[in-house]
Amino acid sequence: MRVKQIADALEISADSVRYYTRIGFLVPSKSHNGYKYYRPADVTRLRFILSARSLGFSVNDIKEILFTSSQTNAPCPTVRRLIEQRLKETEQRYQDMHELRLRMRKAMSEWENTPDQHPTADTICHLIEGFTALKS
Amino acid sequence: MRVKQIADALEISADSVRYYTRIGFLVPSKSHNGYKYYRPADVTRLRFILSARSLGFSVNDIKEILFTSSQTNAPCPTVRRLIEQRLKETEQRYQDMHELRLRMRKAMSEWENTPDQHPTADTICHLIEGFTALKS
DNA sequence: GGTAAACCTGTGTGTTGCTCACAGGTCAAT
DNA sequence: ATTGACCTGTGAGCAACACACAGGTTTACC
Repeated sequence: MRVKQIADALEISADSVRYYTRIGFLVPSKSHNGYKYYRPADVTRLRFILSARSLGFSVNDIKEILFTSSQTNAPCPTVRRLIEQRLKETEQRYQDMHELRLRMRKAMSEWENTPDQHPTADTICHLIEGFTALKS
Repeated sequence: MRVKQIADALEISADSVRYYTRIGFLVPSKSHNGYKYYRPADVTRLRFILSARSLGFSVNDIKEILFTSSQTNAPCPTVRRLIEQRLKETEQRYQDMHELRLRMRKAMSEWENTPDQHPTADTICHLIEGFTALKS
């Protein structure tokens, strides 16, 4: 299969396939014209990569997992350790997003009926400057 | 003020100040030794930038706002338009994070008492491959 | 005055996970 | 042979900083 075919089969962009190839996750064979040809094993591997990504593993995580599994070791202990870390980070970012969302909503509703003003020497936009989120 | 002083005053890293300077948000004067010196107006400006960032505006948004305000126009209409867009995106990313978080938790609890296995020809890590998130 | 350590500086590069631009190659139909 | 549609690989670009590094500056002490 060529790059577009494998990309279409797994419903990702050809550029993504090229990216995973570039960083060594996929190792296609090269034909006479320089085109890269992917084999069924590459499809399996790519499917694994996408599953891992959708579970929140980073590309570096996957690199570690692939390396571990290539060493005749079961990568599962690695996977367990990594997902614990990633989950913690995700919880934190989720919380941060939650707070950002609240701040944005609050600002919008506060600005709803506030008139606009021209900037002065000390103020650029009173809507932003008047919002006290930073101080709290 | 030199870079570290202004950074400490606003509780950000000196590298961030350098970054904002590099992209033209701050325009310090240069002394004989090549050091950059910031004036009170820069503090005001930087404080504005940080407020905007904390409200979810991107650096590009801020660029647009600063440009608008430099044109004797009130940037507030721009600000209103931008925050509406950013809020929409934030809601979407919040939702995405929510779902990722659920998938991760589900995977963790499913894997809780699952034994590890050595990888075979068709499987790299059964924990990830067995997780059906992609199909749903 | 000298000097050594601590601190600070600007510039260049790295980061994540792709996406885009581009010049050119390939293939089917004419 | 040639047009046109489609495909290819490589290199660069993105956000928003953080980090590495070689060197300049200031301070403490003699």
